[in-house]
Amino acid sequence: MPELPEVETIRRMLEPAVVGRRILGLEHDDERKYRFTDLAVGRYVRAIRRRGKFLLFDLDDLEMVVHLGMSGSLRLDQGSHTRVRIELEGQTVFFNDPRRFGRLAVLPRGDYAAFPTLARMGPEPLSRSFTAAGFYRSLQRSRRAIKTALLSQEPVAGLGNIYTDESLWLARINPLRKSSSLTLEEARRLHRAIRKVLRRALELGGSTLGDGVYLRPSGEPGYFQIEHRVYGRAGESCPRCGATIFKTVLGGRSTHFCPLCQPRASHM
DNA sequence: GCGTCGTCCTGCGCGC
DNA sequence: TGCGCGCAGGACGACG
Repeated sequence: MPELPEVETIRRMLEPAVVGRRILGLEHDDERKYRFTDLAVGRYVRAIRRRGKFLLFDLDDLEMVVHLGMSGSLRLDQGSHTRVRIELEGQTVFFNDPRRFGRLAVLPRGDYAAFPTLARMGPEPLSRSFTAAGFYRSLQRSRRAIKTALLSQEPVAGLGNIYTDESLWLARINPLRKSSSLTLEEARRLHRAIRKVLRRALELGGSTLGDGVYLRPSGEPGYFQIEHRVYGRAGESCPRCGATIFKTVLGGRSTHFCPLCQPRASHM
């Protein structure tokens, strides 16, 4: 499932191939999921940005917003399960999405009413605007479980199920703890952990799971899954303390943690 | 206003 | 071997 490192890897590949080219046509197979696509035709791609897990194509006064869902990718070769085909001058971009959770819409720039998560999104985790103090204040405002709060994209952008589990493990914080119960020291630890995990994942080109759905634009898999410490490792030993990694369901998401070094009690 | 839960969708793995 | 079921999950909208 593409999270920040996977989406950023795709953005970096697309940028030199697409920026400066004019869109000649845009075909797709579902009006409900891919909206106002005709508006993009004839416009130039001025830049490709990323906010959290969203890709934003600048088309002068318009913006093409793409969310890859859990199985989507943008590629320069066709691959399988193509849902949208973007024809540019001298280049074609394929939006492949086996499970059809992805979305694409062409909108006036900055008008994110159709994407409330994007409108409310917190700071980019690898930018200077993501500070430990601001993160702590944001966590204080919510009584949800810390994992649920992180998945909302409000305290910080770009985390999905894999990197929340990995970051919480690294920071030794139980995913079921109430967001507002974290101390300033714990928020600092989590802030550091999120940045460390995402930087490393980005270096390795993201995570490619057994389903092989996500591949780097080069066709290679990412390699961060080799360094997953808890995600997908229920029943195995915690690499830090040796206790058995536990799996539960939180907010409908599989959630992996070490019950010994990520205890419910906050005194750690 | 906040939090929770159901829905969308399809490929894959497992059990019989 | 082949079938059918259950699981995976990000974001949105409905509901309490």
